Amino acid sequence: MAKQLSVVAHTPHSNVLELIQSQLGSFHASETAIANSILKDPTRTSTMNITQLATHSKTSVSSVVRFSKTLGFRGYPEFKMALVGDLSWKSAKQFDTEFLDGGITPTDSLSDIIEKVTYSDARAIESTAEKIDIATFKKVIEIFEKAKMIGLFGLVSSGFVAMDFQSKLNRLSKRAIAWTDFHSAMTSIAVLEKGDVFVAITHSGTTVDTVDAMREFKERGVTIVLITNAMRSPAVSLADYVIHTAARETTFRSGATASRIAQLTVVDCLCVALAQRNWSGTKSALDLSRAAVSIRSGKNHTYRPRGGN
Amino acid sequence: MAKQLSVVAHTPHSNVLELIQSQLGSFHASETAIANSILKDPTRTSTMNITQLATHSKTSVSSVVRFSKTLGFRGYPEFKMALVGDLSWKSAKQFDTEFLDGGITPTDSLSDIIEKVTYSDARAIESTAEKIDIATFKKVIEIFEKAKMIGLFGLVSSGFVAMDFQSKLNRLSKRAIAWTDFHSAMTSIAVLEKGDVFVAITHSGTTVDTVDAMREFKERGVTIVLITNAMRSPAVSLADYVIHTAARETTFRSGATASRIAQLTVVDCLCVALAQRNWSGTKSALDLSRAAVSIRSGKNHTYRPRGGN
DNA sequence: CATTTGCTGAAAGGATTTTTCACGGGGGAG
DNA sequence: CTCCCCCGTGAAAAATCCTTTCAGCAAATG
Repeated sequence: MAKQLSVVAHTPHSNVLELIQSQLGSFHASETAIANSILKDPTRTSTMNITQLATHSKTSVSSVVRFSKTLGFRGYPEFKMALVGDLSWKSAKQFDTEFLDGGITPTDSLSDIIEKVTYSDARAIESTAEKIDIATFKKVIEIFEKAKMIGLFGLVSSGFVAMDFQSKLNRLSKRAIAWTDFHSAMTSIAVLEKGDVFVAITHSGTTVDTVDAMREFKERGVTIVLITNAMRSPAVSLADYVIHTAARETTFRSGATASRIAQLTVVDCLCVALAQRNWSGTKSALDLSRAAVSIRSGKNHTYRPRGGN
Repeated sequence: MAKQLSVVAHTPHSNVLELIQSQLGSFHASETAIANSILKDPTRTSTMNITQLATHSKTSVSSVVRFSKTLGFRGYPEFKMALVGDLSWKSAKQFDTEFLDGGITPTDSLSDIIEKVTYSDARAIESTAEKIDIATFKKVIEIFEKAKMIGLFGLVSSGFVAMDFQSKLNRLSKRAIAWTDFHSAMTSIAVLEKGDVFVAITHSGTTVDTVDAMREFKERGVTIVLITNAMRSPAVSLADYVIHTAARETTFRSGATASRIAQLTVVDCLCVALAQRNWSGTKSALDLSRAAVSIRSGKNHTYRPRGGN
């Protein structure tokens, strides 16, 4: 059979359902029955095999084959493919925002929860990306490059972000230190001097310890960069440069979940941008740190998968 | 097999190509061959039957079946349907894969970088969500509920995730402890006993210390839950329950950035699901911990924004 | 070097789809 | 009014396609 290219390939979204609708008048009895079965629940149909569809429409297998051919497909599988493609195309267009914006309720199923949480996480990332001011971002990169040392500060959730930030900066062979409480920051306040950077990370921008730390470093002439969600806050007034995140926390998410993910995204962007700045230097630094990890991994870093499930 | 509706029904546009990409590292020889065949010309693949694909990739029919199953589908037809749906969805969205899949280049502008990084982060989240097996997820929740104590383990990046996880679980008044190196875990190995849970977090699933820790706790009769990106790895073989993430690391992202975000998403989902389980109890626990934070915040937790930039 | 482990593809086995064919109802010609 | 032809229909056979099993073999392990 030399004639390979299927209808699917020719017409990516041929809107099968509409095609069926338009042909409804010219169908025979059994064809109409099949058509109705499909139109009634297209999604369900797309998961049925030919026998099931025949039974469901109270017709026969052969009729389904004929039906598929009548519509211009080479057979049932091809029709089904077209239907699947069609449906997924449609579902991509109409996103069910209402459902997802409502927050978690006691009756939500596990898949509802997963869908809602991930949607809001993904959303936080995208909104943050849109919100980043390129000019500020660029300035921050430049300041980072010039700084001999970078201090990072955050509490709890934001503290993990700070630590993550530190490990990434170190990987780029950039000197950085993360503090996750006020007193340790004060203890080593002397590591930052004029020309260095202090990065404060806080969702609300009102956390007392963070604001206090910012003030202390500012007095020493250290440049203050802030990663925060609030447009206005004590922290914002103190900072020299502010990068805003855009995360909305809902009922069950007061653990600053989405905000933390948005913060991490900012960190990612900053690090990648920094890395790009001195491409060649970075490459080798990355290789170095990766090599170090390999050595430590020792015995079986040459592992190759061998099956099982 | 009473096992519910197919993958296709659950996830209308499960980015199959992305999924394959993310697993490229953990594939066997024949699987890699098949993957390359598909990635090289997905559209063409979507019109092939299993025999053609086997021939085209110079492997065997059985390998293609295994490949499909490895990706989480019930068989080849299901994989093909997912692929078809995926492709038509992409063409509908005018997908610019080349731009985004190419990794960061020295000539990318800052906005390019931001777009690429956030795209891949957001994508990691979405792919992970689509990949989570509800049955396993549910089982894990139940085990968490029953456990008197939960141990969390991860190194570096994954360690931050473990710590974050701990703080969230504690917030839900669930006893949990995070370890970020092998020796501290061994020192307090006795805190977990039969009926408790040990959660290992590792992107590759091959990190020696993590695998060793899993083994030690497993010997004590502790239930092992694993959060990882690889479908197969020493860690996977050891674990009782595996929750897969779906993150692809590109050139400048070897700091396990996207994977860490995917892991955090899983953590979010688990915590929210746990919280929902005992709604009323959680509410008060959350209120409690929030109140505690407020008290500590002390002096100006009543601050109201007043302007500034 | 023996042993285990587990990937691989050929072939058997099972499922699904397509084709063939006989049945039977409806309409037109004799 | 009856016979015959046409054609829609579904059961069953045939073909195709997919899945499972099994033996061989290569790599890793002790």
